[in-house]
Amino acid sequence: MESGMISVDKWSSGSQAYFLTHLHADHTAGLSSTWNRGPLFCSRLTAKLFPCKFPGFDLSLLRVLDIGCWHSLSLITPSSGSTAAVSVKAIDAQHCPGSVMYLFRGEFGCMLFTGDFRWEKIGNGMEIARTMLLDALKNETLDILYLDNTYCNPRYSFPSRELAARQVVDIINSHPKHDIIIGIDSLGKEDLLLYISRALNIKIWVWPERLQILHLLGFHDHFTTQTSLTRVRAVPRYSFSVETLEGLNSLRPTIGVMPSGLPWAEKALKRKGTLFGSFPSDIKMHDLSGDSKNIARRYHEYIYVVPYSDHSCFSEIQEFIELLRPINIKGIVSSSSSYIDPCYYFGHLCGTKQAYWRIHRKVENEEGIDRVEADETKSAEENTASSVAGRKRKIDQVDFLGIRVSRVSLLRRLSHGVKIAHNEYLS
DNA sequence: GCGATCAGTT
DNA sequence: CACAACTGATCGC
Repeated sequence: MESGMISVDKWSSGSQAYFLTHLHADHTAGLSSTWNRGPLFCSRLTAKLFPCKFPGFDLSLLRVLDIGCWHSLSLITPSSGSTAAVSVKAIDAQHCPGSVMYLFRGEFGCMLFTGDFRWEKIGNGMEIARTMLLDALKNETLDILYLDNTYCNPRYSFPSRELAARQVVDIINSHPKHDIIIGIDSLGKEDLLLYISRALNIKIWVWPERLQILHLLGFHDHFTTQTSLTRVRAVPRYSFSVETLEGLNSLRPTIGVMPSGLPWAEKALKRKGTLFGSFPSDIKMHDLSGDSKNIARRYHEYIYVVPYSDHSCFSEIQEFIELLRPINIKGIVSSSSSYIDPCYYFGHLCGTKQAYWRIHRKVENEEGIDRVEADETKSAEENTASSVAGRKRKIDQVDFLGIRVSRVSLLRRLSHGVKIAHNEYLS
C-alpha cells in the first residue's frame, strides 16, 4: 500500500499521482466527488465530461494531458526518498470519448497501460495512435504492457464498428414502418448513433442526461429529446428488455437493436479440448468475419443483436502486440471463467520470450506452454489489495517498481478448467 | 447522507 | 452460456 507512486484507474490512498483512462464506471470505482488524494490526470475530453459524472468534484485537482504530448512528473522514490523523473504520454484508445492509454517512461523503463481500447484498422484513429506509440518508443523496448484482455481469446472475432453500424442501418431500413429502440450506456457508441443519423438523415432521440453529454462532445445537430421528431430512440441499456419491447409493441410496431451482447462466441472454437491442447502459434488468428454476412442476429421476435464492440477482438490484440513486442504482458481484466493470461497466446511474441520460445521449440517441439506461464507468474511482483470481503468483485493492485494499476475483475472463480496463471488473489 | 459492496439485469 | 456497464438494495459509518 505504501510503496506506490502512480496509480492507473485505481483510487485507494498511497500514490503520488493518479491517472484515469476513461469515465466508465468499472474504471472509476472508488472515485467520488469528495476526492482529495491529489492530482488526477486525464484527457481533455474526460476532464470536460468529469462534472457530469462527479458533480461537485474539485476540478482544480484535474490535470489535463493532451494526447500525444509528453508530460514530466517529479516523484519521490519511496525507498530512497530521492526524486525520480517520470514521463507520461496519453494516446487515444478508441474505446469511448476521452479514453486514452498511458505510456510511462522512467528509470524503471517503459510501460504502457492500455485501459480499455479498440485497435481496428478502419478509420484513421488507429494510424495516428500507432504513429504516436512508435514515435514515443523509438528504439526502446516496452518492458510491460498492461493490456485490455477482455476478448483475448480466439473465440472472440467480430467486425469493425463501421461494418456493425452498417448492419444496424440495414436492419432499420428493412423495418421502414417500425419505431426503433437502441440500447446504449451513458458514454460510448456515439459513432454508431451518428452513423445512423447521417445514413438515414434523421435525428435520434436520447434521454436528457445523455443529450447533455452529447452536447459536451460537440454533437448538436443529430440528437433530440423530442419524441415526435423521430422514430429512432436510443435508451439506457438497463431499460431495454423483452418486456419493454413487448410493451411498446402493444402501442406501435417497434424493434430493438442491441449493439453488444456476445453472439460472436457461438461458432468459433467450441471444442475446448482442441483449444487447450494446441500450440499457441498454431491457432488460426485471422478474423473470420471480413464479409458482411449475417453478423446481426435476431435474438427475439422484436430484438436484434449486433456485435458492436468498443474492445479489441482477438486478432486486433494480436496485431497490437506484434507491433509493440513487449517484454512482458499483464491482462488488466480478469474474469476468471474465461480469463486466460495473454501470454498463453502471445508469450511467444514477447521480447525475451521470443528468444526463449524459439530455442524451446527447437529443443522439444512437444512442450506445452506451462513453463512459460510459470515464468510469467514468477516475474511479477504482486500483492493483493487490502483483504476485500466480497468474493465476487474485487479490484486488485499490482506493484511494478512503485507503479500500481488496477486489475478490474469479476472474480467468478468457477470450475471450467481454465488455466489461471495468476495466483495473487488467494492470499 | 456518503461510500463501499453485492446481487441482479441486458 | 459467454462480457461490459450499469442500477438498486443493503450495510456500516
